[in-house]
Amino acid sequence: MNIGEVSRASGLPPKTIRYYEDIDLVRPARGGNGYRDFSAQDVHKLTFLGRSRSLGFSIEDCRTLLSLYEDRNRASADVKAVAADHLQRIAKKIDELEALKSTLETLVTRCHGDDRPDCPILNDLAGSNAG
Amino acid sequence: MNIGEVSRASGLPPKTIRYYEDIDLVRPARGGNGYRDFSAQDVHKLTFLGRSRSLGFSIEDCRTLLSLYEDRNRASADVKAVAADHLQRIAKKIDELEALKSTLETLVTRCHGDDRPDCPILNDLAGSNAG
DNA sequence: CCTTGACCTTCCAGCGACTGGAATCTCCAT
DNA sequence: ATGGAGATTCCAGTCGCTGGAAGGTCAAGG
Repeated sequence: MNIGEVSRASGLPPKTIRYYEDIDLVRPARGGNGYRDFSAQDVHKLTFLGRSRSLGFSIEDCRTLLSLYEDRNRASADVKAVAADHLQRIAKKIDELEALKSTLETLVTRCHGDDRPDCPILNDLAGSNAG
Repeated sequence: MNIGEVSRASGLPPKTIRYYEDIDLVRPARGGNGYRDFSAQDVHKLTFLGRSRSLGFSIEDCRTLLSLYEDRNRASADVKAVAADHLQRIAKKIDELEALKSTLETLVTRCHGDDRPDCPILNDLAGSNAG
């Protein structure tokens, strides 16, 4: 199976697939013409990676998850640990973004948004505490 | 004023300050010894940049905000537009992360997290739609 | 047989916003 | 003179791709 076909099957761009080979996430065979020759299992792995990435897991997390996936003696606790960690990081990120959002909302609301120069947003950025 | 002092005054690492000079956000003078010699205004700019970055504005946004800040004929509407745009992007990001979070929460909750291999998280990643 | 065009290959560079490290220079106090 | 702090420059790396150049391969049509 050529890379284009695999791309359509997995939803990943060819460039990404080559990159994944580069960093040893997949190891497709090679045909006599030098073309990559993907097995059904390779495609399955790539689909797994695509789904993992779409859930925001880092490449290193994906590597771990993939090796757990392929390990028939894995403990589900190990998988859960990776996912729970990731979840916690996401939750933290959300909190940070909510804080930003709230600050920005206040500033945007306070700004007249007209043709005059006076602006509470700039005042805040400039460190003026008058607000 | 040397870079170390400016760093302490602005809260930005020296490396970051040099980087900001590199991309023309600040243009400190130079002393006879080749050292950067920051004016009070430079420090003020850097503090402005630090605050802007801490609110999540991109460097290009910061560049725009800084030039608006320095433009006495600015329209506050222009500032507001930049901030509102940024706010919208943050809100969108939060939505995306909330979606991830919710999916991950479901998966993590469903996983036993014991020493057995059976794992709903891996099942999901592998594309199995079975529960 | 030749051409066209789609597809494949490799390699190098760039994104954003720094950050680390090496090699070197300057300043100040002892 | 020496030591140490702090300054300089430049290069490389982070993360996960993505774009582009230069070239090889394959199948179809004239």
